[in-house]
Amino acid sequence: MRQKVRQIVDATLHALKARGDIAFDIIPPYAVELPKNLEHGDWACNVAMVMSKAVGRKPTELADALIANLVDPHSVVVSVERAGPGFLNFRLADVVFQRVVSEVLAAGVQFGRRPPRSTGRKVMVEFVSANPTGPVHIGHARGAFMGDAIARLLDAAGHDVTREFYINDYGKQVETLGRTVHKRYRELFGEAVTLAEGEYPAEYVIDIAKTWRAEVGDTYLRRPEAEWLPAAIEVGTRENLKAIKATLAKANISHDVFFSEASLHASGAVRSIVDVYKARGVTYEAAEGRRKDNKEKVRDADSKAAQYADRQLGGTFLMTATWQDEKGKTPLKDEEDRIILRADGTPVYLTADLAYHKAKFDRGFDLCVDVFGADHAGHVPRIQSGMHLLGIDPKMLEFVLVQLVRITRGGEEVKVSKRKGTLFELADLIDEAGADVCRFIFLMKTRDAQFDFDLDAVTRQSKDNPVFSFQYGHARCASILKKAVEKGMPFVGAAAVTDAHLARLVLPEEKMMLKKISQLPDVVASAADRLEPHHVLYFCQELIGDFHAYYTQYRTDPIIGDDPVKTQGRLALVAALKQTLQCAFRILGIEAPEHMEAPADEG
RNA sequence: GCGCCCGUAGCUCAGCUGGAUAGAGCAUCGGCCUUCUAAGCCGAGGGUCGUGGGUUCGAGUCCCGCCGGGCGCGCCA
Repeated sequence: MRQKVRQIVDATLHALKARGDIAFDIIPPYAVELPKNLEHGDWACNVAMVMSKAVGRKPTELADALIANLVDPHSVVVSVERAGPGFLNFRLADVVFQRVVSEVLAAGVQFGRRPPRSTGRKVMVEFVSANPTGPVHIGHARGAFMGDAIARLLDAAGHDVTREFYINDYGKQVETLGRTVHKRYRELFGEAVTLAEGEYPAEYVIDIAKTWRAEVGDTYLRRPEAEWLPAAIEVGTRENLKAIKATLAKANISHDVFFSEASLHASGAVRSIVDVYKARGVTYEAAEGRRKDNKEKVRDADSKAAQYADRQLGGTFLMTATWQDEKGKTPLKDEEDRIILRADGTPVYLTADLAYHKAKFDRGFDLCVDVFGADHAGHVPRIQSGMHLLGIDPKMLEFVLVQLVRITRGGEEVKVSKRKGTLFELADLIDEAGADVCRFIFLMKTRDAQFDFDLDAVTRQSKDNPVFSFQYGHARCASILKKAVEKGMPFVGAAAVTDAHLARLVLPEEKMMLKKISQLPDVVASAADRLEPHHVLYFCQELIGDFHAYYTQYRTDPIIGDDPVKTQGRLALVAALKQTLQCAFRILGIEAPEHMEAPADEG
């Protein structure tokens, strides 16, 4: 529907240009939007204001010229008025609204989506990427749901999407896991053990040790560390990954690829990227990294940097901050060059991550989206710089940083600490609140907003739980269609709906819903573009609110009424709405229930 | 100290990349079930969009300064 208005505006502009009334090269982007105020018509357009400077005419004059010369061969427009500072307020013919029903029903589950893989763009979304040293906990939840929804959204927008999980199965942390597993393993054979600082005290490690014992018996009790450690790491990461995958499945989250960091070391990719950088002349050997602004490091004495200063022995640095382009400018955003090889020649985490991102682009992705928690924000400019230094267009790499979430229960913050073993697992949260509720709460917010996740409100299963009335909108559609069958007036179906049926959709509430329904493709496209799933959620919320109001207001003139033609028209609207919600829910990853039972009244 | 993010109704948050009278949910108060599920609807109250400047036809939205909160600033991953 919006497109029809656009076509008319574009055609009119070109007609005015052809007549020599105005001159322009290209039509700048302008908005065709739903006005909040019904008096402002069905659709409002700001093109006259946007273009007024370019064509050297006052907005109001340009608006008048457009109105006077409107190109509308199919009589889509009933009226158009100039209002305010130069808005064009369009009213469209009822039939344009009614046609939305047919369009939705014809599109079916594809409504709102572009054809699969139709954009020709290969996109990767990397998300969760929780360390395989423990289960997925509540701190991962937001990024997990966000990443999954972004992947669904990009898929709906017609891109070829790969969902990936990067496994940090290399380095000190998994080594610590291996040592903890081995200690717990020895403990199972009666040995008294004490965990060292930094080792993982939580129970799941004991479970892993039990699994290990069941598999290998006492094999690794008296072997040298060089033998038991790799085996302990293997079983530890494997079992943790198994648990991680089980939790994600519970959350309706899936990945296509689990990519191992260790494999990058094994294949030599980590070594080779250092050579690539050296060949490009963007590295140097030094005792410490150069800083962009030449200022001294000013940090708190108890900062980690100061704390670990004695371990910083120099090595090979990558010019993530101080690299200069041909013009002598330093366009990279990092504030300090980063080490990629320690003094002893071993690579650091960043080196592997750079190799990983290079590998992504080598695999042919046009866009890589990384979903990180805000606590990894410092990592972003290094990877960006590193890719820039490989000659990769920075636009091909996007970071979605989700802010941290404060979990509260009984008004108090729930502290989570892997070190202390006080984990709050995502699996437990889902058991307690339900996958859809969790997902909904996390997706309701923009990624930049910090927020408090109130466990009491969510687990109470009461009406302050937003997802229920939301899903009830879909269930109500389903229920009405079912009721129509029971009453002997079943919906004739998408193929049999006639213009005569749809012509009975003339109520302002019906037209409003149809207007909004017609917007789903736009909402999806724009949300995908911005990597912001919450727009789809708020779209649903508005539509559902309209529907509940419509339903209640016309209880005395019900959808299933005495007039069979009108009934069919309204059932078609309900079917189209149900289809719209189903499509939108799928993009969000929320279930669209056919039926919901009202809870028993309390008190 | 430096960098990034946030500050909008009592609470939790939207606000479609600068548009018309700033919205939703929850909470509070008052109404609506012999009808297609009341997990719903209608109505009311509730705002100096943290603050002070600037940019322009027009600012919650863009720029600068301040105030308040969060996160980060490791040769851990």
